[in-house]
Amino acid sequence: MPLKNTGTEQHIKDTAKRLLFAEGKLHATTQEIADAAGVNRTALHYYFRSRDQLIAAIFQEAMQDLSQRLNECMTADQPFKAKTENIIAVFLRHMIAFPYQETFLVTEINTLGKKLITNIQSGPVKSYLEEAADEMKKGTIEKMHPAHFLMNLFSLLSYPLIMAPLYQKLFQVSGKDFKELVNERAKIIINLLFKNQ
Amino acid sequence: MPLKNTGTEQHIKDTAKRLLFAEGKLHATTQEIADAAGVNRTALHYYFRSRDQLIAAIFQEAMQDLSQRLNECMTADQPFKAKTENIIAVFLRHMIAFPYQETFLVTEINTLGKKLITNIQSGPVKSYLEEAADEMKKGTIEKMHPAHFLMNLFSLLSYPLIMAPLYQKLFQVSGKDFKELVNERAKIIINLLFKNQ
DNA sequence: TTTTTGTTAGACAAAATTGTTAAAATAAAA
DNA sequence: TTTTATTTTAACAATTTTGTCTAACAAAAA
Repeated sequence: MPLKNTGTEQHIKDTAKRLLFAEGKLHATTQEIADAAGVNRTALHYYFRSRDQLIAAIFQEAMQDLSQRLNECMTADQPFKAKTENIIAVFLRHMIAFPYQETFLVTEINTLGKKLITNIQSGPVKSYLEEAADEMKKGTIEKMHPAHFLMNLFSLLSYPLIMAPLYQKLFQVSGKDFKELVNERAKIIINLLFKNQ
Repeated sequence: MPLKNTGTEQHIKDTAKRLLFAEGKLHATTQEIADAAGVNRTALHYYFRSRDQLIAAIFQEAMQDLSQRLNECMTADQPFKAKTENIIAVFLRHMIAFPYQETFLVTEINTLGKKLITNIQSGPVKSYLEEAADEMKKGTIEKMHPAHFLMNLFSLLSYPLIMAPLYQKLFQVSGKDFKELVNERAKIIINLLFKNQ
């Protein structure tokens, strides 16, 4: 029973991730995914049995990746501000590569989502929130419910990238100029969240 | 040629809006919409000819509504901070009622979106951005590219509501508690965006 | 009342999409 | 080289969803 493992299975998953999470084709059909991967549509069923299971597989994989990296950041042995800068860098990089992943999560939350959300670890988040509360006492960040601090952070990180096409129109800037704006975000966000002493 | 106008057409549109933009059933079928509206599916085709045209109609109507209200806020004869507080109030109210509308825009941007985005008025936004630039000179808000200011504003407003189901899980709070958090947002956002002198 | 116009309903057709089956191709192991 | 298990393909079937057609129904106008 030697599995040949030609890499087709992973290739299909990677292609599906690109289509769905990077290019935003959230309703891509099995045919479209197969075509993009350069395989016969039946291969999708051979490896994943059904479209739903393929989707579930790539989503789980992507969430695993992301939440693991974030958890590493959050539990790292670092001062709070440096830690936050690191989270920003990691998350921004992810959002630039896969801007539609969160949107997918939200739109599919009623079907796939509910199950997958349940196994999100809230431990690392909790300890990060406690550190934030400490900082508020120290006065390095504004006093508020720690949940607000985290919502602010993720909002400022995610939303501009989710809405990129809209904002490019609204601000009448080119894709290149918008990229520059995005590159400035890390600094802007830190300045906004932390009191400059 | 007296149109009976039993209100069915608007009723179908309102139901579709509720399903898609409020409840987040972004792939609702014509059958589901018809059922929810309590009409025969044929009525949808009678009034709108096709599913696509129904969707286009409700989306255009919703965007018109929102952008008109925002434009009114942005061009109102008010000091900048009061104006911004007003934008926050209007936009928050809208996001609470129709949290999925923006998500829909993003996911459908490749099909319907592109056409509809083109007729977004950038005039009022431009003048609001100029006012923001003035405030930066005055020093009431942090100096940055004005686009960042607007992105910050909309990010802080929209994202927590888009991600509501996720955050409730992450913070382990009840729906009621989360509502309270949302009610605090307006104040939090103003505090974050404006330097407290 | 009859006619006209507008609205609703049921049955049917077409299209798009997913899923299944069986056979051919491929590559490693015996 | 033959065997064996795995991978890929083509043809077909089932399902879901959308769209059309025709007839029934309701209400205002002639």
